[in-house]
Amino acid sequence: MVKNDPATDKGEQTRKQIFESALELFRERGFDSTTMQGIATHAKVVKSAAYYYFPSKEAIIQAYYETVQAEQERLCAEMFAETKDLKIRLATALHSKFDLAKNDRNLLGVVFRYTGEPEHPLSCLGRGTAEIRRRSTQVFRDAIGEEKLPNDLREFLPIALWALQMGLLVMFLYDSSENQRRTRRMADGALDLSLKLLGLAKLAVLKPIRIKVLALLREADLLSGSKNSK
Amino acid sequence: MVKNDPATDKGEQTRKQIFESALELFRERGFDSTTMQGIATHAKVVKSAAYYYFPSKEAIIQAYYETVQAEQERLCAEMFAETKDLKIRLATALHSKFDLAKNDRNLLGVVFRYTGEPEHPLSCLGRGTAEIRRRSTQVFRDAIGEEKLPNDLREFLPIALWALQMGLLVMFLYDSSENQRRTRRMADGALDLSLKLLGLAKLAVLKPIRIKVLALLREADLLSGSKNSK
DNA sequence: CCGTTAATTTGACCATGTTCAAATATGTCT
DNA sequence: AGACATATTTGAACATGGTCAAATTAACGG
Repeated sequence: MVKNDPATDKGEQTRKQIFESALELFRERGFDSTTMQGIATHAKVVKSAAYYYFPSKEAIIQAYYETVQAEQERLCAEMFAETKDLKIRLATALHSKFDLAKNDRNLLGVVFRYTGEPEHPLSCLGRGTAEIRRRSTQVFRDAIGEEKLPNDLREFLPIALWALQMGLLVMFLYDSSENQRRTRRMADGALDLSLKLLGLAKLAVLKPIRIKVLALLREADLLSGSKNSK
Repeated sequence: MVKNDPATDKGEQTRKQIFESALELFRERGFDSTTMQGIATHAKVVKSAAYYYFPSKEAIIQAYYETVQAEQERLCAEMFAETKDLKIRLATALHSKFDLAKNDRNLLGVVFRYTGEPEHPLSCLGRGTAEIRRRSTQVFRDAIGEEKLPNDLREFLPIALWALQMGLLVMFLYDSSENQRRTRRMADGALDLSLKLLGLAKLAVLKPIRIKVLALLREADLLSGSKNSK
């Protein structure tokens, strides 16, 4: 059995020691060059204790990603209370994750390791990560809030924004410009463009396209409410 | 030293044995449950011989992906000689890779393992895979051929189509519908839409957006010709 | 055919992620 | 307190990806 959530105080303590030792070493030497033995030693436990709390080395990164997610939720909730301006809210949602992770770009890459392996419990698109994905889209749903929107777009937008964020996150990892300026600008530009398009969405020429896009995504099971979803 | 291209006949033979044994076992038991020892034994060589020809287990998958790429180039060249119809040519380019890999979806996922790790030699977006990426976009460039197009779009399209294909490839891996019908339809739909948009691209209202998109991508270094590329 | 060089093959070895059954500590109920 | 259950800790082992220096084999110029 594995303890994501230890039952006792001492257990929680141990888990925290291991988690923090791991992060410290990952940051210092990188993910691959850090050994479980090293982590355990640094946390003053024995190697197999680490496996009592984390099913694998990658799972520690996953746990880290969840702390980032939680922080983002906190930050965004705070900011969303301050302004009703959609653009600002969306920009906050997009940028906050980058802000939180900007010093851990090497760690974050591991989150994508099993992207191409649907059955892997840590696949960032798989079953095992559905919950954190839900939380991630929820942030965008919250950002959109009560904004006046047709129903189909209200459903579509958070998922599209989540996808945008995932894409930008990859770009972020590869971005060698100082402070990831390029990714930041791309985020702003993409947002700007999306909002412009949203404004144009009711345009006559574009209406059939919008219908088509949504139908396509629905059939592809990328939006809920499809006949295929199960 | 590692031999991607053995110097002697016998070497080539050995490499082939190892490669084919590996594929056979991967297909039979999956990537992770297949051991290098098993591959070597099946190929009637010793384990370290496998490492003489392939730097890592994942590198065998990379080699497999290259054979798929080569096949796609052959197939497409053939089809491109048959018709000048842009839509058919692009559909061929998109679908051919799926056709070639449809029985190896579990293998193909490994190609994405280092997506989030820019420095890894097998990162599908990194330096080490630049050449195969170039070949992959070249197929789309060839598909577009002599089609009348503004210069900026001519530069942009192949890259966008390559990105579309990568995205669809991931979807393909997750697609549980029989024969990956959903991904196929998505490909057709996306293509249809892209061509419609291409037709609309000259529309007055959309012109500034098109300019903006291209400028954004150029700044992000996703298109060549940027001041940032080096 | 001989010697030299380069290509290939070999087996022994290592590092490390992961497993597991047993031991110990901790909490809980009576 | 004592007994029982549950949570945690432990150390010993394993499986496997990967390395390496040495041995063997092929290629080639003279």
